[in-house]
Amino acid sequence: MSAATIYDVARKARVSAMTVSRVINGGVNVDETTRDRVKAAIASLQYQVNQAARSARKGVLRIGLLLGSPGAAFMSDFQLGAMDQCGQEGAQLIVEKCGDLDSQRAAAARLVENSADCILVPPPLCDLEASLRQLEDLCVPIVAVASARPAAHISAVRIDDYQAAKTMMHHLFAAGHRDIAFIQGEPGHSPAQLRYHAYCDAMRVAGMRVRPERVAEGVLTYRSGLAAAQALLDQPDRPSAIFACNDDMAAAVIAVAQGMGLRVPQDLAVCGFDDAPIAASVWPGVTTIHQPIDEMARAAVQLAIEAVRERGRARHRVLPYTLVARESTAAQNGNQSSAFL
Amino acid sequence: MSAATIYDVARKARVSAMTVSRVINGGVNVDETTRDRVKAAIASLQYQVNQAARSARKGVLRIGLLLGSPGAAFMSDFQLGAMDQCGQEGAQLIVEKCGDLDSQRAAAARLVENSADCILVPPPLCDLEASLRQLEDLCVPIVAVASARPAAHISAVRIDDYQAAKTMMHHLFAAGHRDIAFIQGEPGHSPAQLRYHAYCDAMRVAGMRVRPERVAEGVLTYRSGLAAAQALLDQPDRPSAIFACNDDMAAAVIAVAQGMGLRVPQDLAVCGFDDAPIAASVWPGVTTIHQPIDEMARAAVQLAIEAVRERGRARHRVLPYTLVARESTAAQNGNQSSAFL
DNA sequence: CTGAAAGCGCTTACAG
DNA sequence: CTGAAAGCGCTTACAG
Repeated sequence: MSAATIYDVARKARVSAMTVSRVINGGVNVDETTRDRVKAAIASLQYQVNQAARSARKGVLRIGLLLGSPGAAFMSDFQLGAMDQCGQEGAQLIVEKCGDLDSQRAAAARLVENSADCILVPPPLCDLEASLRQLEDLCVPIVAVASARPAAHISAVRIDDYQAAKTMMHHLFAAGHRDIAFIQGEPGHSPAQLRYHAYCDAMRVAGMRVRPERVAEGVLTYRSGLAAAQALLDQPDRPSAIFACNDDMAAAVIAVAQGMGLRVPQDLAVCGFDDAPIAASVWPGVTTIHQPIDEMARAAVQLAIEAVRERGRARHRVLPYTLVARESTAAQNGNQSSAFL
Repeated sequence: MSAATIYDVARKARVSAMTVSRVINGGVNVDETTRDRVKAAIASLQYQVNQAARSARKGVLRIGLLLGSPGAAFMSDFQLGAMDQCGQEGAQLIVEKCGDLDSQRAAAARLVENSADCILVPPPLCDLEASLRQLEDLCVPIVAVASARPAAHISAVRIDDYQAAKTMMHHLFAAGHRDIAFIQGEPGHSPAQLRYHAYCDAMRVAGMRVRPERVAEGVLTYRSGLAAAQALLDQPDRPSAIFACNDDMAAAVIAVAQGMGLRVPQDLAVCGFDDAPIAASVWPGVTTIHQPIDEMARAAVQLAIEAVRERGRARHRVLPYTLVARESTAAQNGNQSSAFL
């Protein structure tokens, strides 16, 4: 038994295929009674539009994805979500990888040559002034992904990094920590900056001073996390918790701490950000902030489609994050979570 | 300027659209001269088939993907490659996740209900007798992915785990190691078994005995790697190298070694298998065997399409692996690689 | 070996 | 508000 077509629905609802098509595509200019009849027919026949046929007629919308740092798990998941959403919307995702600004210019040009109607720009590119300016010259709408402070005239999807970092601080406070150190992310990385500000503000609001020796530099890599952890833990009085700007660095902190004979979380609590694969692989698992990458990807595709339809009208979407509590910050007394109930 | 169609090519080559279509689809029953003319026209016009139009006429082949352990990086990459290949072949990938045997039965049923014409079965499912038997009852062809010993009547794509593990052993030998320990993978995992056999065989061929206390158990998780490393390194005479059955466990070995004050690779060389993200994140980076996941995914899709066309004719593909040498096994004297030249 | 005709399932003008 | 006709770009029979 093959799938129902628009004609099957039309017959059942006693209308023309045209009317069914109208209902499917927003249902404007259709009598309410008629629309209901059509909807009922669609439901009873389990009708689903044949995207291939639709695309054959309408042509496909092509959405470009400019990948600045391929290989990262973030990007795999993002691509996956974007592809799937494109499939559902009858759009096509075309992906180009690139490195420096020159290769980026070339990649973006290839995207436009391949008739991309819009370009998705994830980090780190969407945080680089020069990259963005270059892309704007292309005259296709762009959607910035996970940039903490997107320009108003560019569509963007992100989480609230500031609030998320505050949530993490409250999690640490609730577990009894007061002396909390912080490992910074890359200087140009806007979400990392916001996370740092949230750390500072949370400390102050809680009545504590941000001691300079409690803030270490890092560049989001495991290796830089190793160095930062060493600097932080070599001091005679150690912090009771370390908040690293991402999970790679948090994992490094755990390794260093264990190397020094410290137990995590009993002697030192550790937390990260992003919910990268390494956070779940390592033992103890890293408490972190989960970015809803799949949904961010889907939202980005939707914003892209809107941007094309509405000729570049920019829109911003802020998606909810979640705190994932793992073993690296488990409360010593086992009732930490009650603080949130 | 919109894209060239089959008619543009036909006009340029002075043939009918039908003939162009024949050339595109394999070119059988076409005069050689004619074919060349068509091919030239295709090239000069940069013609590419419009998959949407093609699918509208032919209908889409639907390939199911049964995900037994979602979240793993292996699976993201696999899915990505499979999706992309499906896009190129005008097929559609439908993904279902599942856990135990019951939920797997339900997921597979959903796949068939959604008219999957074939099902891709990655690990761990393709290593489970019960899972496979259940899937065979569905009467759709299946393709096993990364199973080390696939049944002859099932299509399969994999690497040669045995040879790959031997290559790793030769790498360690070349770096001067003789006392090499091994951390096993999950008992039911066929690739892990083969890796272990390769380890044993390589040791014997090199004239060494496999000492039982040099073989530790593990279940492919970081945590089990921690325990195995402890068991291996707590002995009075330590091995000079540890070969872990996968990268998660190798990363754990490094953490334990560093915690004991051992330098990697100077005091202890470590290697893993799979080239998982953690292998590149951690410091020192883990020397490992890279599985060509992207190509395995594409090959699996192609095998699936063949299986559907040829009514279940099974075919096996073995893809090449590569050894990725990172810091965790760097030779002390710096000229280890010369052994391979 | 080659082509004219019809059709895949949908949407785009164009009427009414 | 609704529909008849034509067409998206390709492929499937059917002829020759």
